[in-house]
Formats: sequence, structure tokens, C-alpha cells
Amino acid sequence: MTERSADKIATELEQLVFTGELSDGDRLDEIKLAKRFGVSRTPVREAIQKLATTGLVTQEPRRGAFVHQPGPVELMEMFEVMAEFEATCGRLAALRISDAALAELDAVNDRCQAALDAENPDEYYLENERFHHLIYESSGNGFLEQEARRLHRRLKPYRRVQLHLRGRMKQSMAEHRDIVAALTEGDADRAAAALRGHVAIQGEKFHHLMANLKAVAK
Amino acid sequence: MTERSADKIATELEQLVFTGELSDGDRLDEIKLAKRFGVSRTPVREAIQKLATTGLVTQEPRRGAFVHQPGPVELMEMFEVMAEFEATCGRLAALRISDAALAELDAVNDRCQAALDAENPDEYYLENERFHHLIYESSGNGFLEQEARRLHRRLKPYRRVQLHLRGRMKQSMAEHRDIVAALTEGDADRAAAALRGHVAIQGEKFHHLMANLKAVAK
DNA sequence: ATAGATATTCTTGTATACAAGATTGTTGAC
DNA sequence: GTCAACAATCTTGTATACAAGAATATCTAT
Repeated sequence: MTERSADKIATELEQLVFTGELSDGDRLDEIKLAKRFGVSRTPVREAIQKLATTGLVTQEPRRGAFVHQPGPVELMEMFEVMAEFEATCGRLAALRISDAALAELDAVNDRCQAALDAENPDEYYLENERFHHLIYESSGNGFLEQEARRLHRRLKPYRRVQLHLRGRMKQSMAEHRDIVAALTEGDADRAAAALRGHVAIQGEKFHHLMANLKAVAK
Repeated sequence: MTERSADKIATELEQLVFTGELSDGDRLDEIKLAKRFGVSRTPVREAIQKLATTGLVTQEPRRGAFVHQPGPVELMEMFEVMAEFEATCGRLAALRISDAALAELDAVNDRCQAALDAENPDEYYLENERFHHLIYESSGNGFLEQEARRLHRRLKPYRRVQLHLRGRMKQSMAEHRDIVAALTEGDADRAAAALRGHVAIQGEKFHHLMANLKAVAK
């Protein structure tokens, strides 16, 4: 596998943002980062520009790049769009999904159930991700699949925290079963609605989480 | 306005692709392009990487960047997603749009009608673009608006050609009126369906166009 | 003459050097 | 003491230099 160091640095910078070492508004100093990663400014710049296109950082000409953590409003907007992406995938998948993919979805859900029984959120998260990617793929629209994956990835850190909310895993599991049922029946509208709700509720949960955090912080 | 030359080069490269000077599969030679634009390789590289994130070119490590013109299948996929974006904007806008925006939509449509009467596709195209951007904006979801604009822009060259098809402008006009009516009534489902159809038909028209071109070429 | 191995050239990826605008600190006037 | 103007410094943006892998041409053996 040939990888450009710029790409590696991009993912490492992502991690720094996710772990909170770099937080909202921080300036990304090319020289400091270059020293830190033991490379020159060039790949660091390329990495920063790549992150800028994903929205993780914003660039101001001649001033630099700054970490951009979405606030509550922007996050809700993103979850709203994610819900629509998934709904669309679901509607198309209901018409186009293969038996093999349906079987795979069932298998994934069984592993989700096992993770739930074992009270293992990390494992649940992993299988949950596989579940959604399978649905994107089953939409039969490669472009849609890519776009959905992109946003899914962007929302990853925000989706992850709320799996630890009491009762969320169980509820999520039930929604998964319902989604597969709709897909199996080929009911496009129901599949779309189920997926929209499944994702939208994540946005709402996150909103509550944020509100609580703020209340505590005061 | 401070603009980085890399950004200017990115848009110039886009133009080269749109005009056909650079076509599918062509390799983007950094040195040649640098000479052509009278700059060094650095800003050219940055421009190429920016285009890579939009999908206009694909990059292969250590091999270079190649122009990627979507084929018929990929184009249909993109129009399908665009249709969903617009449908979502419409559904949300039906609930959130302001009276001022509604009035503006009517005004834009009147100008569209004038362009139609004058048989001026370029003017129609301009106002049509404004029409759609107004709806994105009226969705009340800034993130959705940005994503919709992005894809809209990407599809621009393909959407433009088919306005010249006989009768398309008139049909499009009628659809516009229907969309505004649905928005005015606050009928979310109808607005969504109308917009989905309005965009999806563009994809279909384009498909026919492609098929005809191929038939002629033989 | 053709196929394979090797050498050469070319292109990308990275490091360094230079240019220009932005930020910050200092000095001086009021 | 405060504000403004200017200077020094710092950071980004661009150009150039170097390193390494890929493509191509050449040479040899059969």
C-alpha cells in the first residue's frame, strides 16, 4: 500500500480534533505541526487543505486554518441531512436490494444483538456501522453511497457518544429490525420513514446531551 | 478581495474540462500546467487536489491526476441524488419559507417567463439557477443548502445543454409554477414530489440526449 | 525478431528558500 | 494614559531544489 504522508497526516490531524487536543477555533500552525510530525510544511499544508474541504477546518486567506467544531445548530442540520440520505438509501434499497444483502443485514443485526446482550457498546458501534454501510451499498447508487459514507464519517464522533445513553442501544436494535422488515417486504416508504426516524432520533439525543452538558458547565 | 492563485487555477482547470480541452482520462501534467499558467508547480498541485475532492479528477499515488468525466450511469446516479436534495429542500421549505422568499420566487418565475417568451435560454438558465438557490436557502438548513449548491454546481454543464431541447423550457416553467404553488400552500409532500420530478426529468432528458449522441456517432 | 533485464528519463512527492501580507510590539504625540 | 503610526517579526503563499518511484528506452540473449 502506497500512501502519501500528506494523507496520513490528514487522518492524524482528524484524530487530534476528535480527541480534543485541538479544539474549536484553534489555529493550525503549519510549522509547529510539521515539526510535530517530523515532516516539512508541504505535506502538512496539503493535509490541512484536505480537511478544509470536509469542513473540519476553515481557511482564511493569508491568516491560516482554524479548527471548526460545529455548534448545536449546525450539528442538528447535519443530522437532518444524514437522516434524509439514509431515508433515500432506504427507499431505493427497498426496490433494489438483493437477497444476499438482506441475509447479511440479518446476520449483522444478530451480532448487534449479541453486543447488546454483552453490553459492549464498542462492538455494537462497529456492527451498527456495517449495518448502515450495507444499506448505502444496497441503494444501488454508487454516488449516493459515497456521499452517505462521507457524512456518516463526519458525524462519527458525535454519533458515538450517545450510544452510551441508557436504553439507546436497545431502542436502536428494535429500529434496525423494523428497517430490515420494511426492506424485506419491499416497502419503500416504510423503509425510508424508519431510517429517517432512526437517524433523526440520534440528532435529537445528541441535542439533549449537549443541553445537559451546557447546564452542567454553568 | 484576496484570492490565492491556487483557487484561481482550480476554476481555470474546471473551465478547461468543461470546454473539452481536457477530456476524460487525460493526465494533468503539473509541469505543463504550471508553465501554461505561468506559476510554479505548488499552486497547480493544490488546485488539482482541490478538484480531486470534488470528483472532477481522480488521483493515483505516484502516477498523477486524471480527468474523470462521469459516464451515463454515474450521471444518472448524480441526478438521482440531486433530485433527492431538491425534494428535501422543498419539503423543509414548505414548512419554513418566508413570505418574502415566496414573493421573490414569484418574481424570479416572472423573469423566467419573460426569458421563455424571448426565447432566451441563457437568461432562462440564470433565473432558473436563482430559483433553485432560493429554495435551497428556504430550507432553513444551511448545511443542506451548501451540499445542494455543491452538487448543483457539479451538474451545471450537463443541465445546461438540455435547456435547448424543444419544449423543455416551457415544461420547466410549468413545473416551477407548480412548485411555488405547493410551497405557498405549505404542502410539504407535494413540494417534495414536484421538485423531485422536476430534477429527475432533467436526468432522463439528459439520458436521451446521450443516447442520441451515441447513435449519431456510430 | 522478440522477450526479458537493465539503465535512463520523467514525474510525482517532499524539503527548503524566498516573497509578501498580517500580527505584534514599540515609540511618540496629544 | 491612550491612541496612532511605524517597525520588527511571524506566518502564509509561492518558487525552486532534491529524493524516490514509475514509465520508457536500450541492450542482450535466445
